[in-house]
This record gives sequence, structure tokens and C-alpha cells, in this order.
Amino acid sequence: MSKRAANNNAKKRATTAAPDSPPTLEMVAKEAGVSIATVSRIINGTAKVSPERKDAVEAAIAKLNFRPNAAARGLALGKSNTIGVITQAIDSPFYGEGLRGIEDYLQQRGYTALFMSGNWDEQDEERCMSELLSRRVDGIIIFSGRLQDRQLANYAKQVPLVVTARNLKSPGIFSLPVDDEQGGMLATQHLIGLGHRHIAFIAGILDHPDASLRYKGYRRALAEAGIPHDPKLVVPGDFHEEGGVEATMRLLRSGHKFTALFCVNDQSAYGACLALYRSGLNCPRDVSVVGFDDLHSSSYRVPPLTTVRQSIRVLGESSGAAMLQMLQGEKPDISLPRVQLIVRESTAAPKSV
Amino acid sequence: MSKRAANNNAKKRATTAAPDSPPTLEMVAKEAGVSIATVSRIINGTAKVSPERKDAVEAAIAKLNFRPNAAARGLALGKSNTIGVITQAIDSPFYGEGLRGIEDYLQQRGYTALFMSGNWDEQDEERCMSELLSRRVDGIIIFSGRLQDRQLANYAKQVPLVVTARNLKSPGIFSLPVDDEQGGMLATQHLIGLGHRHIAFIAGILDHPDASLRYKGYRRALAEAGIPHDPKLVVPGDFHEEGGVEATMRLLRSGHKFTALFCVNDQSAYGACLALYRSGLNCPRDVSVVGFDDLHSSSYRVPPLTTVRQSIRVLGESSGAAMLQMLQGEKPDISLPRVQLIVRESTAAPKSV
DNA sequence: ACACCGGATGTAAGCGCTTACAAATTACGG
DNA sequence: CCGTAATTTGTAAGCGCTTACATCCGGTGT
Repeated sequence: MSKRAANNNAKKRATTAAPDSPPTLEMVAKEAGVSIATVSRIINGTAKVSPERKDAVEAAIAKLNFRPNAAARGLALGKSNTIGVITQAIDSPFYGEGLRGIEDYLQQRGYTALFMSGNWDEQDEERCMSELLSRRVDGIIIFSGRLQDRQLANYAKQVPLVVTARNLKSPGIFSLPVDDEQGGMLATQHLIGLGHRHIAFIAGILDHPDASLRYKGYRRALAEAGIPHDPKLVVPGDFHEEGGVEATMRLLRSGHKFTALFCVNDQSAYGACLALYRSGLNCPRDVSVVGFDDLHSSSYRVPPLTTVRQSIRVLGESSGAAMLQMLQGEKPDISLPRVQLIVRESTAAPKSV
Repeated sequence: MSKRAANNNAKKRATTAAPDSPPTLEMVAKEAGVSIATVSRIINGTAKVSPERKDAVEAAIAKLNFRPNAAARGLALGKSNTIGVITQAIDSPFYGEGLRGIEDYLQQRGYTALFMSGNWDEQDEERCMSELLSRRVDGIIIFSGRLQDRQLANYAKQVPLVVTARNLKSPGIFSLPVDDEQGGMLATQHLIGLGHRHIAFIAGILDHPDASLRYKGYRRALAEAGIPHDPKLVVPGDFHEEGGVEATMRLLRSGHKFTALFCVNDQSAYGACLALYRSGLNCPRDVSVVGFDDLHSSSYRVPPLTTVRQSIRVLGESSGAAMLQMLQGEKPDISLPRVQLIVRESTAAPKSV
């Protein structure tokens, strides 16, 4: 309350470079010689105001460098114009592009995105949810993550939710599934088409839905081509470069023959390429490598990586769009572009035997 | 105000899956049979409260799933427990790591980071500042950017600022400079030590301070080794992969002899490597390449990239720490670890002539 | 000239919280 | 057993904003 706030400011002033407490509507009103209601109406364009007052108020605003207090406005309006976004790691090249998509989309429409990292940890994600709810965000976008469908359905009672990479129907939730299975098929079919018969798969974390769908696509493509599926050629990874290195090393050491490698994501593929290089193998001459995601830097790898594009940027924009539609009370009609194979130079026909 | 808010909710309820308006302190108080002051005190631990009431209140909170409204609290307290962060591109692999550092650091200390992208555009940055000020963040961290020192000094009157990659003394501002010049020297000296005499430099954007300091370091190392500086070997880039590709191509086409390439950042180096590859040149056999930043994925390039590490993650944590110190009214005593050369496999002695 | 209407303004309540201050309760010494 | 000090609790003001409602104004129609 006022005493406290004043104290606070006084203290700050003494120590750091003291922000005077920022101007308020009331100060503007006084300066312009009108009532605060008038000022508010001018700022929001809520009602017609005579030109001379309008000028006076605008002058006062400029003079005082007034900026409306978002917290106060939020309180009065019951909404914050903020969308919370839970991502797994804000520094992941994969999620980063998506966040950018969300930010751009929302910002142009007067919303601000509030990002938090869930760290692939259920507890962390709950903490994020809690924080976001406490800030009374108008909606929450969840990029992947570990929260159970049940929990999500529950949160959806409190705030509209958009979740990606799931297929989950529930009131208050809109989900934006990625066609991972189709992507997995595309990648594998490409390799098969090139003539490969021994195609290894570097999986992500075992129970991760993205990973298992891509795996499913891989098996399906194999099956359709009449190639037996050899479980020995499937090794776990961790969605990161390191996991790709280790998985590939394990594969190499195991002695099982393979001429191509489908990696659950681009980062794993980067690791795989490095492992191949370390082992004196050339990509694509000795082993072809396909990734998934089409990260920006994949086209700048040496060699440029063949991969499945799912345009995470668009995913971001779309989730923003879906959220805004929900906020309008509409049922979102957003869907994602289809996944798409991007053939570059990390794949080639197997060496003739 | 209340009528409006009620309307709003009613409308929402009709359309999307209706969040009932969230519980308030008052509802908790009623439920627990105490006054709202008591509830507030329990939540904040501001005063001693009898155990039985405390239990009752906690039960009520749990039952109603109450979460204090951050906007209301912020309004009453005059602070938001939020630190604004202006970065240039939230999806840049470089900035991403820094943001993560900030987020982790602040989150553990009860603060939330609010990220916005300035897009290397002065106007965008101003827009971000404006938005952050309007949200009454307690402080702002600026990662690099285009804002003039003068403007920053001005903003600092309104809110404490931490800026990275500058050296700027002004009240209310703490700056955390990176030793770019030293880094540039380290990289160049490494190349010289390997026996290179014709070392090209792929610069960033012309007037960018980071770029020019690294350039300065490059020239200094050359001078100290008695190697004449050949301006023909310096070509502009854009801090991105694409710029690295183009710069290298230009260099190659120009016919000027060079056996090594120092790139203003890792992303440019990625591009350079690709251009070399496309031209049938091998790195490091034909041309050595050194980057700057040590992005996470640099150690997974083929070949792994020799680079200068400036630990952007630590930069992030440090700026968070500095900000919190400023908020305490202390003068931050933070400094960064020194830049450090990381020798990997993209550099080697020049081919014997 | 007067009742009336519509538009521009002002007044004040209320959004959910913190906290100064008052009131109520408890504890304690004499 | 009473007065008083030391708690614990409640009451209400105020944080900066929006907006329903009241007020005030000039302009019409008759």
C-alpha cells in the first residue's frame, strides 16, 4: 500500500539510480486539466472526446512520458493480454524456432508471450503452469512435454490450452498434432528408394510419443517394402547430439551391417555424422543419414543434411493463431502443413557391393 | 470493472470451456472463516498466526485451488518480480543459451524472466522497452542490440538496466563487457602458431561493436607477429550461416591466397565450412577455420570446430546475478570468466608448400 | 420559450491484494 | 481479580486502472 510503496521508492532512490515512481493516469489528468476517465477514454479510444481536450491530454502524456500500468489494467479488465508458453528448453534450436513463430504472431496482435522452460520434467512443468496461472495469462500454449493428458484436461478448466505434438480432444484444449508417423515413413521410403536394405534407426527417449510415432513410420515403410525389421538396428538416443554419437558408436561396435541411418531428429543426426567421421566413415558414401525437423542449421552441415521438415516455425505461428481463436470463443480451424522430405546431400545410394 | 468482467466470463463460459473466474483471497477467507488479512499473512508468512487458523486457511486454499493474482499483488506492492529481457532473436542458438542462463538463475530466486526479441532493429527494441516498462518489470537485461548509449542512459532513469557486450558507465546501468578483442587475438594467434601466414577474416555486420573488436584483435595478433594486414582478406558477413557461405565464396573467387579463416562467430564458420566443401576444399587440410562463441553444436560439427568460447550461458547467469544485486541496491561485483580458445579439429598446420 | 434529447464529461465503485492502524484477545504482575 | 502490555486478528484504505451511471451541456421540435 501507499506507505510501503513510497518507502520502497525512497530506499531505491538512495541506493541505485532512483526511478521516480512512474506517472499515473491521475497525474496526467491533473496536468491536462481533465478527469481521469477522460484520459482513460482517450488512451483506449473508448469514447468520443473533444479535440482540444484530446490534444491537451496527449501533450500531457508525452510530457510526463506516461505509460499505462499493465498490472492495473489487467486487474480492472480481468485479462492480461499475455499468453503463457511452456517449452521444454528455451535454448533448444528446435523449440527456439517455434517460440519465435509464436512471439511474432502474438506480438502483431497485441499479445505478449511469456516463455518458460519445462526441462522435460513433470514437476518443472507444473511449476510453470502454476506461475502462469498465477499471472492470470489469458491462455497457455504447451510445446510437447510430459504432462499427462488427464492433468492437461484439468488445467483446461482454468485456462484455454493449445498443445502441440499430441492428439487430445477435451473441452478447452486444442491440439495440433504433427504427422510424425508420415514423416518417419517418408524418410525411410527415401532411403529404400535409394536402394538401402539395412537401415538403422536412432530412437529418442523410449516412451516419448514423437519418437514412437516416427519409429512406427519407419517400421511401416520397411514392412511395405517387404524388408524385415531388425530390432538390432534400433538403438536409443536422447534427442541430442550426444545421444546420436553414442547410438552410432554402439551400432558400429555391434557389427550389425547397415548402410543407412534414420535419426529421430536432426540433433541426433548431427551426432551420428560425427560418430561416422570419427570412425573414418564417410557420409553419404559409406553411410547415408536422414534427420527429422529440418533445423535451420541442417542445410549448412557438411554435408547438408537430408531431413524431414515439419516447420516448427509454422507450428509456433499456428498455435498462436489457434489460441487467439479460442480466446475469441471460436473453435480453431487451424491445421499444419504436411511434413515434407527435404533431400540434400547426406543420402546416396549404398556402395555397390 | 465488475460488471464487465462478469459479462466477459459469462461470454466465455458460453463459448469455450469456461474458466470460472478464479478464486480470490476473499473467497478463501470466507471458506476458512477468517479475514482476508489473515489469509494474506499466512500466504506471505508476514506475521504469526495461530496454528488452527493456519490449518483452516491452508485447507481452504487447497480446496479452492487458490493462486494469488500476481497482477493484484504487483499493483499493491509496486513491483512485479519480473525481469524483462531484450534479446535480438529468441531462436538464435547463440542467444538461446544466454536466455536459458538468465531464466534458470532468476527462477531459482523467485523472479520470472520476460523475453522479447529486438530483431536487431532499433524500433523493435524501443517497442520492447515500452512494453516492458508498461508491465512495470523490476529491471531489464539487454543482450547486445542497437539502442544508443544515450537512449539506454535515459531508460535507466526509469528502471535498472544490465547490458551485455558493451562498456558503458552510467547511473542505473551495469554493463558486462565481453573481451572480444582478446578472443580475436587468441584465435588469430592460434592460427599463426600453426604456421599460417595468410589468414582471412569473415567479419560480421560492419558497424557492429562485437565484430569490430574481434577484428581489432585479429589485426593486433597479426601485427604482433609481424604479418602485414591485407584488407583484401577481410570480407563482410552477417553473423549467420548464409553470410559465411557468401563471404567464403567471394574470397575464393577473388583468388587471394589464404590458408586459414577466422570467422566472427560460429554460425559464420558453419557457412564457411559449407562453402569450402562445395568448392571441393577440405577443412582443415586445405583451409583451417576458427569460429567464435563455442555454440553447443560446434563440438558436433564435422570436423568439430575450433573456436573461442565466451560461455554465453554464464553471461546469462551473470547478468541475472548483476540485476538482482542492483535490485538490492548493491553495486554489482560480477565479472565474466575470460574468453578461452577451444582447439578442436577444424584447424591444422597449412599444407607444406 | 420550454421540455426533451443526445453527446461530452465527471464521479465513484470495484478489480484482488497488502498493510497501517484499530480492536480484540491473551498473558502476566501485583 | 484487575490493570496493562503483548500478542493476534480484523477493518479499511489505497495501489492504477476501467466503466456504469449521473451530470451537464447545447441543440431541437413545437
